[in-house]
Amino acid sequence: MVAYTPSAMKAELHERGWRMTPQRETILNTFQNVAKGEHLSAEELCELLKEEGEPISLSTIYRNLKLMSRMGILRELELAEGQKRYEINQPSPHHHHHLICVRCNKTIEFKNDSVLKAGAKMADKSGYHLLDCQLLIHAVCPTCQRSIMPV
Amino acid sequence: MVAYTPSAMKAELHERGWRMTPQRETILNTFQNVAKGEHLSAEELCELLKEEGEPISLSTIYRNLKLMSRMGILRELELAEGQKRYEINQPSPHHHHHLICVRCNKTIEFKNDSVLKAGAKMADKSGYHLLDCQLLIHAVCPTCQRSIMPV
DNA sequence: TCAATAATGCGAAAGGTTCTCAATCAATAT
DNA sequence: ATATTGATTGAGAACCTTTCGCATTATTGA
Repeated sequence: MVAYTPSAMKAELHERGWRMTPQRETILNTFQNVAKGEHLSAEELCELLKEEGEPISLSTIYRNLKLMSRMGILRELELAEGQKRYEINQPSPHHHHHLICVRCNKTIEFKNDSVLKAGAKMADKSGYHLLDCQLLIHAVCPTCQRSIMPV
Repeated sequence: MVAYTPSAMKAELHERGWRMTPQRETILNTFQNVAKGEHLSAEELCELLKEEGEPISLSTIYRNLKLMSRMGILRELELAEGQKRYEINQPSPHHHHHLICVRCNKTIEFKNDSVLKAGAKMADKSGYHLLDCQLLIHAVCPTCQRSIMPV
């Protein structure tokens, strides 16, 4: 889990016979410049890039979100229902986890280095190459506990 | 996170003005009897129940998987791509986490009480009512590290 | 036993994601 | 610098899991 530069990404792509493209660099830069704690869906990223005058097709966005997640550059999050969201995968001091209300989707981010270390240790012990480690807590927030709502 | 009996589930449903049904009891029993570490998708559960001569419609299965997850009876897992899987939500000694290879989806289950405690503490501190706490590790397994494969 | 209304089952619809394929472009060899 | 190879892109169709609408059925409380 390292912070990627375009050239580091390029080098790693080349190791596998793949190519760096302007679209990939744009996506990388966008995630690095987006406000901390903001997660984008494929659709939202597509809209954002269109607004900024560097449109990329939705197909390409989907392909590269998956590629970059599997390279460990992005984290794939399943926070709200129905769509995946992505954020840059930052190293330890900025690494965080998510506490999510299953009713209203209110999400709290929190840090916990010992959890990260436990995950890294587990991956290492099993010979796995770590890409991402996230503690996912599903819960009911104080507001939703008080309201009588469907489920 | 407690182990539910049909009558405990019924009591909790009644608290909110809802009802126990034969379908809900069947689903609860099925998850409690399925081999440990086995996660079922909605489709698989539907097939399994059909084979066992107690068919339940797919709509009802979807509705109740969501309901039971939000009650904390089931855990909703996003292990492989494309579909959610469910398992019974067991208390501490049996509670476990998942280490997943992003390429071949090979999954290792492991226990870590301190991670569970850290999650429970975080939920409590924020006033959230804990339903599920899962450490999700995305990684590349030893076999896939050696193979030159797409992503 | 009856009334109220939650839950089911069926099929249709939705919505996110993947696929297909021709055109384009990055990287390498010439 | 140019040509060549094949990875990547873009557009839209297709796919597939999940949700929705609604008539019917069944649970609960009186």
